[in-house]
Amino acid sequence: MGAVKNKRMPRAVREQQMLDAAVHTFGQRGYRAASMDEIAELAGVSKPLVYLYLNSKEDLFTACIRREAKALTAAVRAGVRPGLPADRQLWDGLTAFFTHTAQNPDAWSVLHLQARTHGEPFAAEVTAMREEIVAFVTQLIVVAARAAHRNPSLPEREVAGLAEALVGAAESLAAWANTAPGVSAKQAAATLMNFAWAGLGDLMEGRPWAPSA
Amino acid sequence: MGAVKNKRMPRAVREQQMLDAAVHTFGQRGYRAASMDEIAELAGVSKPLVYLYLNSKEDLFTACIRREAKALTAAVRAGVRPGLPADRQLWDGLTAFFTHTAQNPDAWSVLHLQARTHGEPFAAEVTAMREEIVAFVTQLIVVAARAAHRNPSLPEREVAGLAEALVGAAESLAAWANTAPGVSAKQAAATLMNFAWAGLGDLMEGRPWAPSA
Amino acid sequence: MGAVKNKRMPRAVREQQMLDAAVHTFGQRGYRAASMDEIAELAGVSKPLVYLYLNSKEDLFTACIRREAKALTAAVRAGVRPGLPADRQLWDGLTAFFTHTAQNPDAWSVLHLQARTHGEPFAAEVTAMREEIVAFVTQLIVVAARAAHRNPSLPEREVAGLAEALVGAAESLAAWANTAPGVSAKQAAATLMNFAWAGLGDLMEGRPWAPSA
Amino acid sequence: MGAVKNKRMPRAVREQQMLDAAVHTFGQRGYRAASMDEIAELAGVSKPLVYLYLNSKEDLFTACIRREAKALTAAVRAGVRPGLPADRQLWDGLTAFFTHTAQNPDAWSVLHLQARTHGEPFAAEVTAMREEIVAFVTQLIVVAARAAHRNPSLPEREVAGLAEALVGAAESLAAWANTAPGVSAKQAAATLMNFAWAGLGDLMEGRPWAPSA
DNA sequence: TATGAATGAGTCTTCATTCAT
DNA sequence: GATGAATGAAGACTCATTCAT
Repeated sequence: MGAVKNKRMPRAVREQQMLDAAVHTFGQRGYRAASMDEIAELAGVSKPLVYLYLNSKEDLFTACIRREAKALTAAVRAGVRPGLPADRQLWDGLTAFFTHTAQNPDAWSVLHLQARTHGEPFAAEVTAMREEIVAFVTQLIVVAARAAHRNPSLPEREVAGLAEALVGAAESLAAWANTAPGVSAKQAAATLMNFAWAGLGDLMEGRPWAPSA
Repeated sequence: MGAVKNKRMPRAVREQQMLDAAVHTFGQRGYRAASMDEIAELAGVSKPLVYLYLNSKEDLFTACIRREAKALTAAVRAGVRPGLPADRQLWDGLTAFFTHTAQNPDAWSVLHLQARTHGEPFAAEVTAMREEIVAFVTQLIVVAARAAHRNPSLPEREVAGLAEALVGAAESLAAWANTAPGVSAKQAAATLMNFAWAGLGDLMEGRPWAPSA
Repeated sequence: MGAVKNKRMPRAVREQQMLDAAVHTFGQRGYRAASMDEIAELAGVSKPLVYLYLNSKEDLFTACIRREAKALTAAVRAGVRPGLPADRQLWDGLTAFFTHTAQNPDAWSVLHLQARTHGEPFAAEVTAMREEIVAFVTQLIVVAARAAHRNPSLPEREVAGLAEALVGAAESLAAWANTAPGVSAKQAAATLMNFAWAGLGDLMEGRPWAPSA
Repeated sequence: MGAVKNKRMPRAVREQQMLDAAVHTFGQRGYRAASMDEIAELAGVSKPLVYLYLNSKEDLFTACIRREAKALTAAVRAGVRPGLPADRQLWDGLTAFFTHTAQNPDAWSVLHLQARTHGEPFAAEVTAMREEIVAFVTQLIVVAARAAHRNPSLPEREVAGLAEALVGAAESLAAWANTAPGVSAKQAAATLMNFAWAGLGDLMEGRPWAPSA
């Protein structure tokens, strides 16, 4: 933070500095409470330069959301090996997800809280990202269901709901893992896999889910 | 909206009108973006009266959160019969929860989104309510686990994580049920019970959870 | 203060309670910063009653000034015996003045500070009172000068200036006596008589003024 | 007034223009009654600029007090030659004082009336300045008393009271000199020297004080 | 005699945004 | 590539004052 005032840097670099500052400020204060003054100062530049590069507060916020949404989905994708069994893919994806959100709390605040709190230009950006993830999870469930042979046709809406629930639980656990002291990404992922894959019923019968590899 | 200007009402009534207007406006716009002018107009009173009765924007927001938190927990409590088996209690509670949030979308927005987005006076109010709910769910899980005999000692942190995941999934599904057209409270509750109680693994084996009564 | 809410009192009494509260509030806060709300509450009545009896904030303030000006001049007049020598009259007047201001600090604040700080309806009220006092002192000086024979004709403007200086010094010492701990009215009066009657020159020669009786 | 709108001036210059406008407005209306709008307009700038440079109404008022206190003490100091006899120093100081206050009536109103009328951030500023002046006068009296040999030990509190009375008389005469038509600074100073140094007693005996050079 | 209910108008303050260099 | 100077517009909050009872 408080970046040293390096004069005359190439535009691309300056822009990233500004986005860093903006993500931090938006994440901490929220969209409305964050002031362009504060962002400019944190980025170590003058306000007119922020406007020259990023155009407006709205555009700046949108740019933050896009960059961080891309970063998050990239992190999750990078954690998953497509060939492996569905539950393993899910486990890997969740681990990557919890790791990334723990390491980028401001970014996660922007995506999960701030962007959804303010009307339409922004919510849509996040919705797009979320849909991508839900689609990924949905497909995992479908594949797994087919592999299990027995119940080939979980109705589509049902699957959509399940994926939604799983993602929602993950989002919620991200906040929990960041707050409760000493909860690691792996622990959060394990908790969720137990919950989602085995189900409370199985758990209580003494049949938890366990990573296959 | 634009309530008819009934002059000279007793204070208690006016206050509820103001809270109605405030919940609506905060729910739609967010805390910062909502203006006291707008709230006063929607309530059909002048701004000074809002300040006279509710003191400040912060206090007004807090009053909204408190009222709606109380209403939500009351609705859930009213839906649950303590004597019944744990899964039935959970099902009833979820149904009440999805019904209430669907009928009070602005209130739910205030509690779930707006209050958490802004710093400490507010977040704490919601956290209190949420902890009450998580405690309720936690205890249901513990009771159910004991009843199942087989796994008498799910570790405490594990249970906490599971309850957290369940509540998080419910919160997330509330938004989904309100957005996706034609998803009823019962459907949302059923989806979640399947997910949480049976688990994806069982579901795919063709063993869904079903309400016991 | 915090007067017990005695309902249904005769108008004259209520008015005095209101003026008491107003003098206190105006004296502490100043004209603009004092609010009618605070005054009404301190007086133990509702605001409309204050307006019914005293009309407006301006009128209320004016009424305060008038009452307290009258009280102060009355106190000074009551302290002076017309037959006595001029310096004795002055000494008695000053003692009465310092005593009264010490016992009514809010009233003195209203007269000396608050009333003069705000434009014309008010300043004039105080000016009138002040002129009365200055005239009294002027006449004392003229009488004393005549009695001394030697300098029968102090020019008129000179005398006006001297009276002005004496009164100004007294006003200033009133604040000092109220602030500096343990300075009594008599001490303040003695200091001023020395200063004014004997003069620094005489004092330094070892010739202080002393009360003649 | 209504300064020509010179756009784009360096900050230091603009700040002085703002302080000029503020001293005028505060001096005329008082702290509370002066509006930032009026000050900004008189300064020929927009309100946000005033806030950008001077921070808040409180800070602006404090800045006025400080600037004018400094200017007044500087003017008095500049009028006095340390080597000369005490009465001559006093005479020179008073002349400088009356001259300065006559030429800067708004500044004098701010220092003498407005600042003292409003609570603690402000009164302290003036008190500091006043104490400096009282200390200067006190020391003059002490020096003169020593030089006169005869009464080497005027008690300390006595001297403090005398200095207080002298300064109070001067402050009071400043208003008188500004109000009564045709009273010059020299005349005011002469009146006060007669009053203070010779004393009414001597005056009436035909022994006025006269400047020694 | 006395008040609970209500408001028009104004004040301080902040913020996103631009111009001129 | 970069900034010091400047503002229109809006928002939270307060206050003197009145109406209906």
